Amino acid sequence: MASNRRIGTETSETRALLLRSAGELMRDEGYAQVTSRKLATKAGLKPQLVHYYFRTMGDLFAELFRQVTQDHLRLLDEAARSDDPLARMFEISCDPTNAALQLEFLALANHRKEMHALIAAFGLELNNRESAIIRAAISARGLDLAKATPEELATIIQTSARGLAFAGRFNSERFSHARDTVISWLRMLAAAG
Amino acid sequence: MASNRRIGTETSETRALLLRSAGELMRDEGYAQVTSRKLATKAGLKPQLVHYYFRTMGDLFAELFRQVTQDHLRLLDEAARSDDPLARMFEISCDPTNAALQLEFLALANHRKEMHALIAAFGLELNNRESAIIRAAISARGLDLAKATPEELATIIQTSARGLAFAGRFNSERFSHARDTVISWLRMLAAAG
Amino acid sequence: MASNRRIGTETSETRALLLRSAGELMRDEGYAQVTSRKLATKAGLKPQLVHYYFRTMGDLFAELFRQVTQDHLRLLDEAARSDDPLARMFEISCDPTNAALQLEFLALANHRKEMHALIAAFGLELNNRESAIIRAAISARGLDLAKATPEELATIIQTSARGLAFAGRFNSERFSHARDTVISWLRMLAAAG
Amino acid sequence: MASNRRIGTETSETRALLLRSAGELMRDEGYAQVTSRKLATKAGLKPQLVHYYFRTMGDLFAELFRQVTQDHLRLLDEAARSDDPLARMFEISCDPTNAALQLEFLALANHRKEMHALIAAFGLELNNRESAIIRAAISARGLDLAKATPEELATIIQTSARGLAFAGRFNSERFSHARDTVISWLRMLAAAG
DNA sequence: AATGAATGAGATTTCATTCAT
DNA sequence: CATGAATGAAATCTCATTCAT
Repeated sequence: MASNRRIGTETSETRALLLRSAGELMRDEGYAQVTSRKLATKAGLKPQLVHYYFRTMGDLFAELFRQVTQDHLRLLDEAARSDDPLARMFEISCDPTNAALQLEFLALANHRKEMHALIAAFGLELNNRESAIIRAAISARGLDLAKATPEELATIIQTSARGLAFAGRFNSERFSHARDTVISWLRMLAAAG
Repeated sequence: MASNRRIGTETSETRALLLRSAGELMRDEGYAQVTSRKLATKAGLKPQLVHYYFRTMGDLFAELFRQVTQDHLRLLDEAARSDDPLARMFEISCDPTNAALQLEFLALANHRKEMHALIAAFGLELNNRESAIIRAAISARGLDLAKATPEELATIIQTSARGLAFAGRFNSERFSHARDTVISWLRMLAAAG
Repeated sequence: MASNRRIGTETSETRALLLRSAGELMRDEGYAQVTSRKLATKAGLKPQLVHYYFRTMGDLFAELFRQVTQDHLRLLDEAARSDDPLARMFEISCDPTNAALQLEFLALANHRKEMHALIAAFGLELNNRESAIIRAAISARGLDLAKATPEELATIIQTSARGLAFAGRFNSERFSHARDTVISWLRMLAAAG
Repeated sequence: MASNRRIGTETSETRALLLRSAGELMRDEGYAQVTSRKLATKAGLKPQLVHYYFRTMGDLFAELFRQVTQDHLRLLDEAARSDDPLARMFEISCDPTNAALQLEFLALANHRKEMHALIAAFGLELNNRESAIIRAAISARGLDLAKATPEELATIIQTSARGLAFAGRFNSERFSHARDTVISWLRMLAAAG
């Protein structure tokens, strides 16, 4: 009996298993495949257990997001204390496991408006911590681009642009500053030619 | 003659309307909202008409992708002939309308494996054309990053990293080169501090 | 303009093609696969042409049945004039092509009550002609057939043959042995006459 | 545990009701009428319950086939222990209820290729058991059956019986005479032993 | 003689969720 | 804790048929 509201303990083994399986499913098959049925099958449980532990699928996604982002921030803190904070920081974001999951969350947010605030908040927090690392690590100065081929530059510019554009949907101000900066770099590059 | 594949003419007004509406729906609500029902409602048509013109939703997505990417490539050609090709090129990719749609297609590809090949092919074609523009516009040389704040750098690095990571799922070779390049820049930045 | 009712000439090439394709489709894939779409695809025509020539799918099935049964009766007449009428008659019914189609029509009749009368009429006509062949070929003996009328024998031979033919689609070896055995019996019967 | 295959218990009342109704519907209206909708209506249930218990229509048909064939084999075992095994065996196959259903399954197999193996396996098993009954009941004589093995006789009797049973749905009088004739032959065969 | 367009109907299947036990 | 049963909603797709041209 007890409360009908919050069922399932936070510390349950099964609950952890469900979250883990949901993450894998989302990464590998896309967020649209994370249904109570598919998730239960993957975890070897009954579909209703998903609702037992999370009540709605929205709750599940929110909890998974919280967990994943906290892991990311913890890794970032470790990077800040490492020998090579900048590169380590970039590597963390480059982890395809991580990136794929974050991208799925971006797409999911289009589908579930409740996720919007969560993602925006995490984006800000992430940017704040990364800025701190950059500020600590460098005093901005010249950069030798000689080693980059045009193909690599193209890739970098393209992915960065797409990322900036998409990120702009969540934090438009910071996005447009970054965007202007990159554009001014490119103008300089061309002018210096 | 008479394939049972594509029913409904390529030139139909209704067909064009469906594609236009599908694009908007995908951009605004996410790919998961592009269902025959929702699409028909938006276009003021009956759901079966979607299947009349595209038979399956997969066909619809494929056709929409083809259209969107061809528009993108056409804009890129115009940029190549403009006064400021590099910046123009970046701006095109920064167009949130465009970027959001492309990101939805990336997420969609996780859900519909048939889209994988289409996206990979477009990614290569895009990179080839952008490289040509870069090659023509600059002979790579130094770049003054002085004007970028740490916050902006963070944003740029983060979005770029995520974008690279995700793009790596489609073209892993080119991705890893670009990734290594950015990492070496960051190492230099830090070392030069 | 003319009449809206009977469209499409009886002698049309296209009409014949549709009937031929419908027969093959029904034999190979089952009556439930004979839809205007699948039929049109198979024939390399547009689905609406089916309705142009037959108005309803029921009309198409009825016409196909008429054609198939008339072919069967014609073959039976040839058998009656052959050297070995009894065995020849059994062989005709054993033809798996034929049997499969007739079985599909039996199953179809369950689905389309309009076919009932057609099938019953053909069954009687078939039995009458086969009885005539039996009556002409043997004066019952051996096997103590005294108690069986030619009509009954016809029924027994016919149903057995059709059953053997159809069963042969699943276990072809055992079927062909049984078929040969029945044929040898019928030869003996006729020879003993 | 927790397969996502079979949801709903094997022993459920509702499940049994669905199978019973599906059998009746198939017998009376043809396999093509066994849709989740029609079946649910007949059983006074919601269409989704069909999928709750059988997931796909294919699973439903497979299960129904299993049940029907096991009933048939059980009856055959009883026949083997009866006073007049041969005639009893033929009568079982002549049961129009049974025959109609088996014929529907034959037709269904054309539509659902997954059923092929099931039907072929049952055909063999049936033939083996019938051969055993024949072998036990007669040492071939009269009618010069020397050349026919019990397996062949089993095939002939079975297919003939099924054919007679099915034909009886269209011309019941002639069918019952032919049926009685075959039964009297089989009694003679056994008596002559 | 043929076809592009359209649509009402319905089949199959999947989902999230609830509820009683 | 967990699960069997059930259901409203909706997604995808197919069909037969009509109609205007």
